[in-house]
Parts: sequence; C-alpha cells; structure tokens
Amino acid sequence: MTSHPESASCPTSEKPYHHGDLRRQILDEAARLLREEGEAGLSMRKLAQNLGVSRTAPYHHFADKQALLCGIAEEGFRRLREVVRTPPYIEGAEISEAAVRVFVRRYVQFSIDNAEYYELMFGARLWKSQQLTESLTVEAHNAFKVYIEQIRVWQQSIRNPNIDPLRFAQVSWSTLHGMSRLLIDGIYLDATAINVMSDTAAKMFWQQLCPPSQVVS
Amino acid sequence: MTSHPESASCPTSEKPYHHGDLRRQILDEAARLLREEGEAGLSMRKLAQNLGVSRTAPYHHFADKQALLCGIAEEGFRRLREVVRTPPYIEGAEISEAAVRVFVRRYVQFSIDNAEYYELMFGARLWKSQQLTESLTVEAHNAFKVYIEQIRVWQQSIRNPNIDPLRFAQVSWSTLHGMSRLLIDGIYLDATAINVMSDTAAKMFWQQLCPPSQVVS
DNA sequence: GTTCAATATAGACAGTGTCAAGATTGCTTG
DNA sequence: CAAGCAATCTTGACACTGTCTATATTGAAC
Repeated sequence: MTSHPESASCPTSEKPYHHGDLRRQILDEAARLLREEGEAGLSMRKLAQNLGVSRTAPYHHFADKQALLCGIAEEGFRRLREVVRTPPYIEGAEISEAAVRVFVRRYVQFSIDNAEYYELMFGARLWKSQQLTESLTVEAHNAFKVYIEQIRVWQQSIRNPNIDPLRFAQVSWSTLHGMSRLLIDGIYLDATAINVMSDTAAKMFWQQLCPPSQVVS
Repeated sequence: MTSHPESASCPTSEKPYHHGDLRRQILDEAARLLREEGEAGLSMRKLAQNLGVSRTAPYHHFADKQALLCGIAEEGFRRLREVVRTPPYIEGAEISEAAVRVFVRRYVQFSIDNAEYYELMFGARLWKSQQLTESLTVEAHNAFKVYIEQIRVWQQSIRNPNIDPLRFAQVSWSTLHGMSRLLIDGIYLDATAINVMSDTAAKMFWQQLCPPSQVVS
C-alpha cells in the first residue's frame, strides 16, 4: 500500500518525491516572475505551483520570503561585481575619457538588463529590514569595495591628488545609481536617450578627474 | 430631532456616522504608518482600524490602495516643488557655487525629512503600474518642469552655451536622486557625511556649469 | 417632508506568508 | 544488507490582506 506503481523509479515522467534541483529552479523562476510581473507578481505559493511542488516546499531551501529575495540579490551582486571589475581600458595604459564612458555605459546597461535583480539589490525592502543574509552582506560589501578600488586606480592613473577617492566614489556612484533607478522605475522613459545621458555623466566625471587646464574658446 | 444626543454637535466624544474629515486623516495616518513601519506596515484595514472606522470606509475616498498611494505621492510632489522652486540665491544676482550648494543640500534634506513620501513619489510601485492618478501625473510633471526651469535659469545666469539644459538637468537630477535613494534605502549609512557628499556633488555640478578657465597649480 | 447622493457598514471570497505535524526518500554507519 | 537519521516534501491550519457586493445611515437640496 505504501509504494504503488506510480511511486518513483521513473525519473522522466512521474515526478520523484525529491525534486533534486529545487533551490536553483526557485531562484530562476522567482527572477522570471519578478521580471515579467513585478514584485507584486512574486509569491511563494505561485512560485511553488509553477514548479509543481507543494506550497511549503520552498521553505526547505529558504527560511522565508525575505531569505529568498536575499538569495536573488546575492546573485545580482556577483554579476555586478564582474561588470565593475572588468577593466574598460587597456591594462596599464592611462585612463581616458573614453574608458570612463565605457564604464558608465556598462553600469547603466547592466542595471537595465538585470532590472529585476537591481531593484532587489538596492531596494529598501532588503536594506531597511535589518534581516540581511550573512552571505548577501558579504557579497554586497565586496561589490562596493571593487567599485572604490576602481576609482582609486583611476585616480592614481590620473595622478590628481585633489580627488578624494571615497567622496568621488560616493558621488559618482550616486549618479550611476540615480540614472539606473530613474530608468528602471519608469520615470525616465526615453530609452533612446540612455547612451547620451550616460556619456554626459561620463564627461562630468572626467572633468572632475582631470579638469581642463586651458581655455578652449 | 434628527440630531440626537450622541449624533453630532459634540465633536469630542461619540463618533458621528459621517466622519467628516476622513480623507485628510487617511492621508496623514497612512504617511505615519509608512514612516514608522515601512511599506509592509501599511494596510487598508489597519488604517481603517487605527482611525476607528470600518474596513471599507476608506474605499469611499480612494478607489483602491493604489489610488491612496497616488494621493500621498501627490502631496509629496507639492512639497518638493516648493523646495525646488525657492531660489537659493539673491534674486537677480549671479548664480554662485554657494547657491548650488544650498540647492543640493536642500534637495537631499527634503528627501530624508520626507523619506516616506519620497519613496512613493519615485517608486516603481507607482510608475510601472500604469495606473497613475490623473492629478498625480500633473503634479509630477509640474515638479519636473520646475527643476528644468531652475537649470535653465542657472545656465542663463552663467552664460555658458556649452551646457545643454535638458541633459544637465537629467544627469544632475540623477545624482541628487541617487544620493537620496542610497541614503533613504539605508545603503549609505553614515548620516554625518550627508553634507560633505552634498557639497562634493555641488562642486561637481559647478565645475560643469562654470569650468575653471585657469590652471591653479 | 421627500428625495438623493455621499458616506458608512457588515459579509464574503480569493489570495498571501508561514507555522506545525506527518510522510517519503537517499546517505551513512553498523 | 539493515537500521537509522537527516534532508526533503506533503497536507492542514491560522491570521492577515485587498476588494467586491449589498445594505444602512446621514446631510443637504428641492
């Protein structure tokens, strides 16, 4: 009576009791739901249903919804770190305005291409909750550190002692973050202007890093 | 005779059937809940209960929760407009870096002092919903227009034809918005650095508006 | 004084996060 | 190979949410 014909042993058709890859699939499906339906469209129950498991199955992989969101954000930070780290200039060569331009465009593009991650990564939902996962905290601080390091490299390349790397990092990141959010949240609607805006920001950064020494006019 | 002992005429003790000032009180209590408990702490039911009315009473003043949020955001935009509009410099006098500094500090301070409003005003919850109230849309666009107008005044005061007002408005607003969000969302934690950051941003803006024409060193 | 629109109410429904208790499985250790 | 154990999955239950419907009360207009 306990185990009958349809029980298990047929991994392809009938689902086995143990899913095997659930955690991974939860993360992916959750991101998909976020992207396609927004935060309101993501619920633990719908998630479970879409994956064909019971409502409470996800709770064996994430303590609660908050922990799941932390898990998604964590992946986002790993991706972002790669974007920030990849040098936009030829190794060893001096930094240029073009390199800054590439960097800015790359950041903004990342935030748009990974909007559902970005919103979580920097949303009040996580940061004001005081319930951040240990691993998320680590991953996030890593990303920040990489950014500051990047700025420091620029500064040293430029040899401009007037720049305080921390301050410049804070303000420039604010600009990137602000642009990203305004685009993601649907306040800046004109998507065709993204690159122009990015380049304007890059020019502003560049004039900070390397102020013009001559009058042009 | 219509008015019985407990009916009206005694506004202090027994509640009359018609509340009289419900819409106003809903807006205030909602903002209070948002501020003290965050978005998760705001529910239509709790709101009604706190005000001593039935669960569905608020629905006679706001079509749904979304409309209520729009109402709150609308008030925020009205406040913001005043902040942006108030000239930070002596009327008629030429703009100065100090004036820009005042402007930046004022914006950031507004976003912090009215964090619960700011989050709604620029949150995806409203802007991506495609369900903005008519009046909110108007109010928001007004705020944007005032900002751009402000930039245009600066540019004309400076007489720098190299500045494209629209572009500069977009990027500078991104910086202000980014700083505000990072502070509000609890990512930038060091509140003592707010003014320093603001001033760094102001300096960056100023160098854009009015690039130094001489080498200092 | 009657009528009407504005405002308030209780009842009901589907949906949510998540806790508790029990069922099923695969790995480990004897 | 057997037993046991921890990981995994399940159903049941609870309190809470937004919001629809139908009903009741009121202040003001005619």
